[in-house]
Amino acid sequence: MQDSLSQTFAALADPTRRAMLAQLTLGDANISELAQPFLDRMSLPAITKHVKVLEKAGLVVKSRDAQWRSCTLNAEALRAVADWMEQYRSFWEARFDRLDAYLKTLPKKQKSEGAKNGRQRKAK
Amino acid sequence: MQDSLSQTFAALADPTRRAMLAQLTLGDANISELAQPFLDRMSLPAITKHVKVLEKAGLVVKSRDAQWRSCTLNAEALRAVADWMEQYRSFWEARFDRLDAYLKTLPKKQKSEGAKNGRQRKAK
DNA sequence: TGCACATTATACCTATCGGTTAATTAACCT
DNA sequence: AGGTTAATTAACCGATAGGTATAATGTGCA
Repeated sequence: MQDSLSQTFAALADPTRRAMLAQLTLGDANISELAQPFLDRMSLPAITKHVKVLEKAGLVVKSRDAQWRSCTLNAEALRAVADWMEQYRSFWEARFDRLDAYLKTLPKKQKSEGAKNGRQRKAK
Repeated sequence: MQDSLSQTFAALADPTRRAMLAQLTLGDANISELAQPFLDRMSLPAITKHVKVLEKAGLVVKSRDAQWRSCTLNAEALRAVADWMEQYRSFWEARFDRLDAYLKTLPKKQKSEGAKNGRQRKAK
């Protein structure tokens, strides 16, 4: 997996782990608490593994308190994802793809034909 | 993998595939063109597989033109990711992460009793 | 001292991932 | 028809992902 962006994406590519992150937005939680919604579906060691994946990706920080491990959301780790996403935002947010990125930086202006699309080829 | 958000995240969790998406922001490309930067590292069938992953995730649309398959970026598919990310933005964007998280949940402060971790940073 | 509880480690299983080589399909071009 | 090119399929491989059951670790407490 190597690079950390890939690691983060991989960590997010699982509904159980995303649900855990969602729960952590409501506050820290220890393993048992994090596990509770899933215990009808999977075992505790499975939970531990999921948490470890989140931890390695930097999305969660664990601290120990006696026999409990308190997990904290570290949303910082999502910034890299957000930054990566940003380069694509203009491609989905407006109809006039790349032009839109430019227009956003200016006061309202009118759009002249969106086909500014640098993208056709077929030049065979 | 089931859910499409997981599928999208999984598709993005590979540097080769992300590089392909990046190239597609510059314009459509067929398989050979997409493959070109990677052919010293991997074979053409490997490329085909990567493209197929992107296609199944909806990130790329393929159209055929004689023996060529023209690939187009479909950034629409990234919107679901962006929407998901949005719910975490406040957790990394503000300088006062923790405080922000706390403020957002202020209305439901009645759970402070039972839950040992209701939300507070644990005066350790 | 010793039990109960929270969590992790170990060992194992199956399925999927990312890659390979070799063969196949499909279209074009004389 | 035959050859070249673009892309895919098929069969295979080793590594990893996600899960299991069970054993081990570490801490608080009666």
